[in-house]
Amino acid sequence: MTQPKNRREQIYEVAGALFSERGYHATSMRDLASQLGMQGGSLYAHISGKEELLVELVNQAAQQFDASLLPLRAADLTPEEKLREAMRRHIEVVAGNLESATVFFHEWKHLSPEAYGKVTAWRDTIDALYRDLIREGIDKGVFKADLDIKMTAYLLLSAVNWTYTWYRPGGPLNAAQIADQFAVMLLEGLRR
Amino acid sequence: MTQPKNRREQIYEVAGALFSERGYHATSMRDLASQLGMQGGSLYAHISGKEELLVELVNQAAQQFDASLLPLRAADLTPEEKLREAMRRHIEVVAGNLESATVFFHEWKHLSPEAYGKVTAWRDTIDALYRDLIREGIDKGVFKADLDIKMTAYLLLSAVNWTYTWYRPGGPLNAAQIADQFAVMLLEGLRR
DNA sequence: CCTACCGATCGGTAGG
DNA sequence: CCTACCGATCGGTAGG
Repeated sequence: MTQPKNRREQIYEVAGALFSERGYHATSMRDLASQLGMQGGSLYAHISGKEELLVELVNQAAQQFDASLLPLRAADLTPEEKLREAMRRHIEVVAGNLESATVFFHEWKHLSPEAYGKVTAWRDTIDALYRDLIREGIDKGVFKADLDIKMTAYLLLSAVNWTYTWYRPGGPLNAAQIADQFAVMLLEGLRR
Repeated sequence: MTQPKNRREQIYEVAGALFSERGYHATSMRDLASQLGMQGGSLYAHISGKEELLVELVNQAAQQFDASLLPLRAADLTPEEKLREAMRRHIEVVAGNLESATVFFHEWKHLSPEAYGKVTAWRDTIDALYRDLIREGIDKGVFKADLDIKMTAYLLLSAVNWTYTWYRPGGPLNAAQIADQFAVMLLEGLRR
């Protein structure tokens, strides 16, 4: 027995699959409709337009990231634990929402100016979270004092964001295990 | 005096700018033509079609990566030097070909099956290069023996590939400096 | 949710 | 390289 799900959510779901696989502009409303077993024009009984789908998918992903990552600011953890936990949650959001996360990272440039601005603001917030986390570690004497905070944040964000390009469910490691491995390598280094 | 450049190269150049900024499907042949001061149909006196532009840009980028990275296999360097050198060259290709590199990473899924296959083969080659480099470092006792080679390669590739999303010319660090910082952090770790 | 349709725009071609 | 055009397809709407 599948959960009763309204048509609107089904549309978002299929849109996520198609946008993430083919891209926003390469997916037509008729492609979308046919996968839902309806005619192109019928979609507009449920949604206002194509852009709404993109906005919704991007917002979905952004909210997942926010809900998972932002509470970390107040968490009572050592800098190392906090770094590992941020990477865990970050990769878990990507892995658990692979389609909307892919749309988020890949298609956000096609948003209208308003929604586009919200995404850049989101990115700044997450950047700041990672930078603060690094700064805190330096201040507490746990991380190296000579780290370039901006570059260190880019390095961490590279690792967690890039996962959307290669992570696939069913692989040997789950999201938390991937994050833990990355965190160990980043904290301890590759050198023997 | 600008270099005499044939029209074909000019078209590729403008296509790189537009495809990297707006995306392949969101760029029309008329957009492209108007930026070159010509009519849409006139493009076809120089090129065979839109797909040719994408293929050419992607191949351009792939060849730059190959020419720069593949010779490293035979280089007589310590594992640490080789890792740093690979990251340097990798990021230098991205930074020095930002538009075609962006098209390469972002639009390759829209290639026809044949060109698509070549890109996945390329990716496997570069994956193998990084994995061999890591394996060599482990075998020589320079890198930690318990590294997960696949995950380590993903981590390195994340760092160098993700640069296309944030690197912009004129920033405080050039490509080699970015690579050096990344290499130091990755080799030594963030921990004090 | 369907049928039937709208104007706009797409990639590409013919003929010059 | 232009003018003029092709068929196809696009996102979206009207009326039921």
